[in-house]
Amino acid sequence: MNFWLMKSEPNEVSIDDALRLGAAPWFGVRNYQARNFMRDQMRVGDGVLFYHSSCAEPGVAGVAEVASTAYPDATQFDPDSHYFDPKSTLENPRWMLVDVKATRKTRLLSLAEMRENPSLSSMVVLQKGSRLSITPVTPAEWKTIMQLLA
DNA sequence: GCCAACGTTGGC
DNA sequence: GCCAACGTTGGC
Repeated sequence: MNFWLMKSEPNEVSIDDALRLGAAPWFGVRNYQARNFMRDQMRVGDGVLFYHSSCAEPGVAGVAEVASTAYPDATQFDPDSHYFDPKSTLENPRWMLVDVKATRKTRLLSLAEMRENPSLSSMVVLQKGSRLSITPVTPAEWKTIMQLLA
């Protein structure tokens, strides 16, 4: 079992939206490293920190889990979608995703609080210049965060 | 809105 | 394959 942090803009899909949706495709990832994490490393049942980004209070807002293995992101084929990719074909899709199921909303563990905690200082998402929307979380980091959110 | 940092594109 | 130019992310 692996652990992940996945960023979502709350004005697109917030933790409340995700809880209402249930298991839903994590569409719109257009970065190869993030795609590869979903395609190659995610397994059903992996733990996910649901992170709110590009908003007034960035931070972990809830907990979720990976709910499917990877399959093509339908939005890449839709000319009307913001995520349309003209270079992608049905036979050879570029972008894959997994379903993610939010399991609970937590208090907001802010980015600032995460930065203040020495035991989280090695988190990939906190590294200088890190912009990846999906990053791995170690079991120790996961445990620390679960305790902070308990 | 600013801007640092990183990723992608495309000419050569 | 190099790398300049451009685009995007995302915190502040």
